[in-house]
Amino acid sequence: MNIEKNRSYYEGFADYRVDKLKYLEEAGVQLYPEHFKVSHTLEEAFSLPDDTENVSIAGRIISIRKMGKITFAHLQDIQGRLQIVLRENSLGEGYDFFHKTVDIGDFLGAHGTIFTTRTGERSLRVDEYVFLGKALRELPEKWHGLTDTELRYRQRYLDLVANEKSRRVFLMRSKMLSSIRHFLENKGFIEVETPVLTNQASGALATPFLTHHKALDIDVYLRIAPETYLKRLIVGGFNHVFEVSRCFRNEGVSPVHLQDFTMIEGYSAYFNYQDNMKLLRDMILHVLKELFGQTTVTIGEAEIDFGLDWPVVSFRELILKDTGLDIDQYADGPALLEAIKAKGIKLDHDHVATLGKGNLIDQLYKKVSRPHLISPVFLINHPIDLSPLARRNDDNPDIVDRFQLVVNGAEIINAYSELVDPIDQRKRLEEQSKLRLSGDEEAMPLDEDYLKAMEYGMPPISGWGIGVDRLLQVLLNLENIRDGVLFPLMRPLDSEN
RNA sequence: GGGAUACUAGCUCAGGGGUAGAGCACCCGCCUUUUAAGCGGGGUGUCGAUGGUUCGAUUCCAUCGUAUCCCA
Repeated sequence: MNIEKNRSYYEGFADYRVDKLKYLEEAGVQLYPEHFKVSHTLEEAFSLPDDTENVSIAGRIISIRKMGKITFAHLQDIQGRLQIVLRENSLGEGYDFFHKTVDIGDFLGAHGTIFTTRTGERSLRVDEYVFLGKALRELPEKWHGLTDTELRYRQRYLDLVANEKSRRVFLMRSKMLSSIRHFLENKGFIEVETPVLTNQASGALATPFLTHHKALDIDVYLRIAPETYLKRLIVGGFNHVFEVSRCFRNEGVSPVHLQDFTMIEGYSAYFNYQDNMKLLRDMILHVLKELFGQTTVTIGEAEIDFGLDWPVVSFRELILKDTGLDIDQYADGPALLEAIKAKGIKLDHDHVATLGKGNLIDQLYKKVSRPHLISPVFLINHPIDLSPLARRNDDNPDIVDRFQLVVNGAEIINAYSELVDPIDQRKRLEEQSKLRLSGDEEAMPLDEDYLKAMEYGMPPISGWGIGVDRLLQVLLNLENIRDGVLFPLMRPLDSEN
């Protein structure tokens, strides 16, 4: 590629950068080299003792300070940053060439010796450098960084280059996933992958995305949860199984909701939900220690110590405390709704009159109780019609053996003892089917394939799901859940069509 | 779905009915241990889009677009 002859391709880019690229080309420099041998990462090099020789590092140049015959620059990558120092008397013509060809944003490889400057910054004294790639566009400004929310989401790579906080968040996210995986593997869990494209959107109460499979000429759903597949695997002989599963729910947008999110679900044969309360508490504490080295986290204004006991409260107790209403005193939805209205409580739902008692209780809880639950609380004894896949409580047929972990008004974990009786399961799914027919898009379809698996026999099972994005948001105090998602879905811009 | 707010240089932001402003970045000069390096000099642009009002609109009005927040 001759840059001058193809100048029109370079229109719209910073002229001075194209000029420098041309200068490099004319000097016979490989503009897009295919390899550079690195001896240390930037982070590693930063910790080397002074006078360590033959150090080769590479990174993106994020600042250049020329002071006559000496120049300071910083190389950066996702994990580290190191200052390099170039001097005319050691680089000779290479010193001037650097300034004629290199811009902030370019990639550079450098070889030299580690030392500490007079002002105390660990640096690399460069005796040789290699050009590794040109930035035709200018990077965001060095001091304020990239603050425009839209640009930070659309061009996350720039956000990562410009904002230390963003680098920290996404490294934390990876570390969180890794620590969860390690924890589970140490407990004997086996990681699996189950289908994203499915015939039935099963395993949760949610509206699915619908798409079309051309070759089979059938409509398929994107999964809303991996639950029924993971339980099929228990049928197949897995005792402890988990999946890091991307799920999709075609619902509203908000600072705490994603349509495309990551959930980890795990299932254990022979466990009940109380076993999982213990397991998941241990897991959360493990993650906190790995991420922060402590169990105390700042949430909003408050310092929350997850190491303290997590209270266990039932729906009934919680709602009684917050409203004075005893949900057990009302036979059905209409009776409860009457009482809610009498209390002057307005629910955030378009069609409250159509809701059954269970959903009504859920709406009531979300309105009056959930927002006040800041430090970790195990919420138990959910109404049965909210939990079509959960095991019925042995003492009270209206509730299930289930818990949720609520932190800062967000449900972080949802878990229950699983319903393993195929006959009861069929009845409960038939109830859901009726709701679907009456227009409830979130109700679960009758999943014959799953029922068939159950009919081959299931042991006692307890399973759980944890929202990775939500957990990250809570632990890192992120205002918008998208701040923890690398490339959140955005409407396309006209220029992209 | 409704409301509020924002959209001005590559980035971060000011401004305002009469030919557009700063800092960073960029170019030139000085400077061999700087830290948002400094000092002197220099040019940044479809003011989100389209209409309307006006002698004149980037500014006022309307519609649209994108985003964020709040509400549903």
